[in-house]
Amino acid sequence: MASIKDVAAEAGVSVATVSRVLNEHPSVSEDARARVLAAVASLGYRPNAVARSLRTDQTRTLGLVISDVLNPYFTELARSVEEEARALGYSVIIGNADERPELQDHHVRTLLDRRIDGLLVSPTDGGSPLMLDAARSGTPMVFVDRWIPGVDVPVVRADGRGAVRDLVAHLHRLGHRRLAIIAGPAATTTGQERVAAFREALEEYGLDLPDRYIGQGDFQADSGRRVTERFLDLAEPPQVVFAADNLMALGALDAVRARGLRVPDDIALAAFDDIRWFVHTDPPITAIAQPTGELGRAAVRALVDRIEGRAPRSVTLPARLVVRRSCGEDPATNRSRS
Amino acid sequence: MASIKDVAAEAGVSVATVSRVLNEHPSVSEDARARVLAAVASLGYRPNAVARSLRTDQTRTLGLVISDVLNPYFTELARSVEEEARALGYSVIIGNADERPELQDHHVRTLLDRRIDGLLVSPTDGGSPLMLDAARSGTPMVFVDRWIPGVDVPVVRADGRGAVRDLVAHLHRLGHRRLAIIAGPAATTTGQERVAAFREALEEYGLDLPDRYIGQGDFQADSGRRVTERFLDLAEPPQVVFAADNLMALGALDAVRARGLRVPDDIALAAFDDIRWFVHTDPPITAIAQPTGELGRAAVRALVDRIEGRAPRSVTLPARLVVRRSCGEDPATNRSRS
DNA sequence: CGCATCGATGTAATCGATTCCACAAGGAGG
DNA sequence: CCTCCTTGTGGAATCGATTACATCGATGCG
Repeated sequence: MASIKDVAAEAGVSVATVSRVLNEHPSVSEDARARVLAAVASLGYRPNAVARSLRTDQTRTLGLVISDVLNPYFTELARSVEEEARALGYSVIIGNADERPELQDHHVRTLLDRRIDGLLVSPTDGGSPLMLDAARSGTPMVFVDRWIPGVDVPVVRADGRGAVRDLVAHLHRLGHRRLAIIAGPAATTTGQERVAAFREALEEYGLDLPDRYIGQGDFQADSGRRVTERFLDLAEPPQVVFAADNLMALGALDAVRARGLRVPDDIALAAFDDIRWFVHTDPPITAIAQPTGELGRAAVRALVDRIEGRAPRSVTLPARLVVRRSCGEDPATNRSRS
Repeated sequence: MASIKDVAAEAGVSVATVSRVLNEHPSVSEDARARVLAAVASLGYRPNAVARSLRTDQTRTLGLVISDVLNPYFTELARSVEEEARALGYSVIIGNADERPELQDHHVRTLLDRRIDGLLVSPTDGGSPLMLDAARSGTPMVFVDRWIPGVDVPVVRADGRGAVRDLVAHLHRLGHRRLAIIAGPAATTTGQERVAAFREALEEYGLDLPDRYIGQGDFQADSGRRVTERFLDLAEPPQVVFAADNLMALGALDAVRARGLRVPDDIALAAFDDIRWFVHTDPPITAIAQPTGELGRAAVRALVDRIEGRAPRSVTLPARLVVRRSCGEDPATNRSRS
């Protein structure tokens, strides 16, 4: 592959001049510029990004470490992150942690070794020493969706409390009183917050969230299935199951169906995170929709602000309730677009 | 960030010795090795991958350019690619082309500039000059899922012909005679092949595939919606719509539902590519499942073979039909697991 | 005993870019 | 006409690693 030296030789100038042309440095004669450009074209020369990065100490690359690419929420997040990053002149390397702390560490380490300019993380756990180090050692970093308390890093996330309150109001209006939740991992902020928001909202309606109605899930479909089975085995099963993410809702649906029960007649179902397929499931699933694309874009902007020396700010955007039929018919609210 | 020089100074040896320790070169004394390791630990030193890549001319990175990350099929493919690559000691950078040739070129160029060791592509179109160049200029390359005819690059893909034949047999048995297809872009091999396989299978049953029953889609949900609307507007609408990918099936479902019609009573629906949600749609959708994970792994193995100087081979794996209820009840076959 | 070999180490070249510095030529101003 | 500044250019240092080559002491063998 042609290097800058080859171009310089071909154009009859020094490598310094070639570099100047390529970087649009003002003091290059028209003549030299033309000859360099011709040489570049004839050799099909492309600058070696590796060499450039070594010299300039910047890779124009962002790292994104997410918990689970297969989760449509994160897929969409990743896509919007890449889009915004590209618009700002950065590339993105995605690391999929699969909800496994050690895999997350692997990716953080690899990305750091590659000297990415900044790191976007949706942490799987409460914070490995590695990530804490990275945050402190000055690698520009922004948390997205989930975060680690006590670490001084901007956070871009959605606030679901309002939407959860709307959901509980909706459920209460439909006459449901025994509400259960399939929680996410306690090590994640989203895992905790959604339970807290749910409990808070229930209290407003004088409802209780007993331990037997809290199932411990891990944001994967299988755990949703297992937890739902346990709910159904209870002497007094809940009337509603609220899954803290879309994959666990899928598992819950599997479990209900395997028992030959029907949603919402036998048990109602709602989910955190909306996906396009929820419109077409049987029945369509009521869900809390996050402004995913906006989150991804805001996260990139915050990170790039940090990288380029501006002050980044944390961002919190509201989620909203999308009512469908999985909790029962509710003439008062179901005019919400599905 | 500490460099190899700092480590050398701290350990009281030369950089060469540090490098030898790090690369497990045999002739290093126990004493020196211990001192270097201690220095590495105390400084928290990590080798700079950028510098290493420049010197060794290998990045241990693979590029993966896919047509649409939001399509669950490609998401799963990407995941399995990353997994296998990691097992073999490579990282993966994913580029999402969004079915847009110019975006695809952008990613190919960026990846080439970064001097990735090899490229995995699922081409959006018939082959831009850039990609043709890349293939010829010796960048190790493997096509996955889709390919470009006439380019001498190994291909890893699924063969859907058998499964399509099974599907048509199933449909025929159910009494359907007017079958339509929502095709993918003609510029993609999968776009063409699926139509060809469908037509071939129809012929075996003495059925015709008239032009009005071929709708041109682009593998996106919207196009599935538009094409289905046109089908429904025909004087004699088809009895079955076969969508060449899962997103267009989603669009088709939207369109059918918007008209107040029901699947499969008013019109049957089947899709190429199976996804987990198809089990829970209303009704569950009959689909052709590709061995996605196996494809991703095989593609990586072929590419790494090529990179490491072994002879890569093309791989074709069979897809299989998964019968559900979206085409009607068929006691003879619906014992297929859903 | 002398020479070859081997193991351990350091010096320096190298990868492909960017960029500081020196320098030459030419124009402006005194 | 002499200085001073500007513009255009090339030489060489530099980024952080790897690695060929040189060196040096110790060991082995005839």
